[in-house]
Amino acid sequence: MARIENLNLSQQVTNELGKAIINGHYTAESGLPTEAKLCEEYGISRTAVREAVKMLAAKGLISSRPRQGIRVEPANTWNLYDTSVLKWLLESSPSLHVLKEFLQVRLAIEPQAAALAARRGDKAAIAEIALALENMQAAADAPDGEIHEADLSFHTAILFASGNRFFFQLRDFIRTALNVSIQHTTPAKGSKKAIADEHFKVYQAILNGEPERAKNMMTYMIDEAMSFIEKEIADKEAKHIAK
Amino acid sequence: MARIENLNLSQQVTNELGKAIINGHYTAESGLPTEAKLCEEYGISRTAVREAVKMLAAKGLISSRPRQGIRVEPANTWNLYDTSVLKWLLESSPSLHVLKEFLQVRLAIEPQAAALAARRGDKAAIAEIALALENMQAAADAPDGEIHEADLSFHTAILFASGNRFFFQLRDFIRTALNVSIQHTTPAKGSKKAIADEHFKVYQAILNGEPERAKNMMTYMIDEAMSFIEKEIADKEAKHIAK
DNA sequence: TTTAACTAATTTGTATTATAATATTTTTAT
DNA sequence: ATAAAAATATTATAATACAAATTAGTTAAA
Repeated sequence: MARIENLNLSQQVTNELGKAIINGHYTAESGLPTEAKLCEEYGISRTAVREAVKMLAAKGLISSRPRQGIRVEPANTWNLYDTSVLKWLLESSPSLHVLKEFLQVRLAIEPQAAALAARRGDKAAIAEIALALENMQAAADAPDGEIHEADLSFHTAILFASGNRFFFQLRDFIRTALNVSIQHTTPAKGSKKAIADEHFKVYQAILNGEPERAKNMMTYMIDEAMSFIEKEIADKEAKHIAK
Repeated sequence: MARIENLNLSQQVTNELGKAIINGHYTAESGLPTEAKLCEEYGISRTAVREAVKMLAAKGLISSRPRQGIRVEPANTWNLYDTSVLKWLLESSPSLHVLKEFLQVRLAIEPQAAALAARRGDKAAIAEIALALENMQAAADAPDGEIHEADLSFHTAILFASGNRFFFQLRDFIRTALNVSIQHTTPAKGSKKAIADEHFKVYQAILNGEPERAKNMMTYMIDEAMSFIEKEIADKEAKHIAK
């Protein structure tokens, strides 16, 4: 079992089992081994196993009942907005298709969040956006500046500025989406400046209290990433057929 | 402790503690009592307490470390898209403001989902939408027909038809939002027909493969509910000031 | 006096064992 | 053959013990 830093036993087992469920090692048909067998398998006590089972149940992955054992719940009850579940999902499945789903969600959430931020006009929150933007611009100007972290902060700051808890809650989701995005887009050297400029336009619209404009600019930005990914998917399929 | 049907001990305790955390009985400053005290308080074994703690930790509400005890995590790490957490949140806080946040999320998600459903054009999934719509229309025609359940099914079917797992995952969220909505909108007798008609237009757009139109119609529908709620909030505040 | 090392106390983490509750399977009786 | 009863397997709950980690306090050394 991969020993992860600072995780106690039950958390480690939760990780292992979570991954195994999501990558299909355990299915709704097969179910999980009994607690007793899991104890043997991992060489740990029943206490630890049970706590792991409870955590996975809390995330919607499994349920357990006396005499029936531990069953895997159908995938559509898994809590995909749970950070761990999302991580396991990305580790196990080819990420290009998942990434497209991510972008669809971002395309729904982020433009609305930007519009709300513009309409709300919370000074402090907007200042946070400005701060992230400055870091982006600094990274764009520097020859080997790293724009990635600032980019993440920018998007997170907008979710926060929307004043809607449910939007802000998606920050990890969007952070993950952006991270996966990066892996598929190795941008040209010069493009950093262009990215920062686009982000600036979103910021400007929010600062000026122009909801529609903020929304449209954000939509444009994410849609660019989307068309990039769709092209990549098309390429891959073409290659696959060619084989 | 309120005895709920079919919930085992640790699940019941999870419920009690979850509510107590979200309604502010336990705060980030105060933290939770020690495991030992919780055992006493509820008159149960440490096993049950620990399993409850693990479940709450899995939902992002708490964390526990040796010697430090059980601490309440800041509210912005709570997994609001977890059905239980959402339920506790609604039970504890005045729902009008939360409802507005719900509608903002719906306004983000559902129009996009409708557009995707129209673009995707999955026959079987669209048939499900049609089925829900028929039930709505039947309820609208009957003098005391109950349109509520069919309404829920309609929206859920569209999320499913989007083909995006992350949208479909929000079905419980949207179901909850609609339920709260209903409590605040006691619609006139005649309006059932109007509601069914509006839903029909969304369906038609999806069936005809018109993403933009589906999106706009869905936006219109939710926006109506939003303006209703905003008016209600304004009324309430006016009354509050008048006092 | 200050600082370092050690000691003690508290609380969660893990293990073990035992019994209860629940649901399935097998056996038995009619 | 069917219904009832018993045996069985598995999770649910409980109780106890010790380990590990962290904090606070205390002592010893510089």
